[in-house]
Amino acid sequence: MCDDMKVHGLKMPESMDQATRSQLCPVVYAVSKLGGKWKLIVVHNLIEGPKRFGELRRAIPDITQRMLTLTLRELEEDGIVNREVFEVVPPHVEYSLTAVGQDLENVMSSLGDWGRANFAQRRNAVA
Amino acid sequence: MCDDMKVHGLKMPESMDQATRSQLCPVVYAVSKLGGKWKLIVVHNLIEGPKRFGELRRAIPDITQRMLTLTLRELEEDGIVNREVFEVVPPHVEYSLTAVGQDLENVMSSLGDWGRANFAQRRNAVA
DNA sequence: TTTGTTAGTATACTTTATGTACCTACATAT
DNA sequence: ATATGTAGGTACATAAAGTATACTAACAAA
Repeated sequence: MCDDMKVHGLKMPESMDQATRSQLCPVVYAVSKLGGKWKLIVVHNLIEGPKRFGELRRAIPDITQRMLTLTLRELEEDGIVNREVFEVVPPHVEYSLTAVGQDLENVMSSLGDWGRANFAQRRNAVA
Repeated sequence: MCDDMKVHGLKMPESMDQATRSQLCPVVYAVSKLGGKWKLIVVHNLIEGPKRFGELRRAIPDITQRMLTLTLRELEEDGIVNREVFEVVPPHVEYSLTAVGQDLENVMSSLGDWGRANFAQRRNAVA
C-alpha cells in the first residue's frame, strides 16, 4: 500500500498510526479531507462556479443550514473552498473553489463516470 | 446540477428527496455508495489483488474487526466486492473487487493524484 | 410599524455511525 | 490438556451527524 510514498523518501512502518500515515498515503490523506457525508456534494456544486450560501442550500435540499455551515468551514480550513464576504445588507457571501479545490475536477468526473456506469448497470439488473 | 441525468430521460424536480435523487445524480449516487469512513480505504487495498480478511486487517491497522466486517458486507451488497469462502479449517475467506469495483481504479488514482499534489503543497507551505 | 431578506449562531435533542471488549468453532501444534 | 490462528458474532458504549427551534443585524418595502 502506498508505494507512492517512496517519492517522499519515507517508509511507512506498521507502528505508525493513522493520523501519521494519512500524511503519507495520498489516498488515505484525500479520504480524510473529503470523507464527510456532504463534502464532495458541496464541491460538486461549486465545480460550475461560485455560489452563495442560499444557492447551495437550494441546490442541496436535504442538507441543513447547520451542516452546510460546518461543511463549508471545514472545506475552507482545508484550503479547498474560498469564502468571500461582501459587506452589504442583506449579507452577501460567495463560496468558490480554490486552486486545490479545482484540482478535484478529475476526482469528481471519475466519480460521476463510475456512478453513471454503475447506475445504468443496476437499472438493467433490477428492471 | 446533474445534467448527466438527461441521458436517462429524467428530470430532477426540487420536490424529489435525496434517496430518489441519489438514483439520478451519478455523483450523489457514487458518494452514497462510497461515503463511509473505510469504504475507499478497503477498495484501495483490494486494487492490487484479492486479500484475506486478516490481510486486510493488517494492511489497515486502525480499522476494527467489526468495522472491517461491516464495511466488507456493505461493499458486497453493493456489488463492489466479491466474497469467496473456502470451506476449510481454519476458515479461509478471500475478498476481491468485482468488475464494478475494478471500475473504481480511475477514482482511486485521481484521488491519489490529488492527495499527492495537495500533500506536497502542504509540506512546502508548512515547512 | 410590521414584515422580509441573507447568512448565519446557539441550544437542546435524537439518530446513526463507529468503536471496545469479549465470545465462538474447529483443526493443528505443543 | 492447553495454546494458536482464522473469520467472524454480539452487547454495550461513545462519537459524529442530523433535527428543531429560536435568535441576531441591518436595511428596504408595504
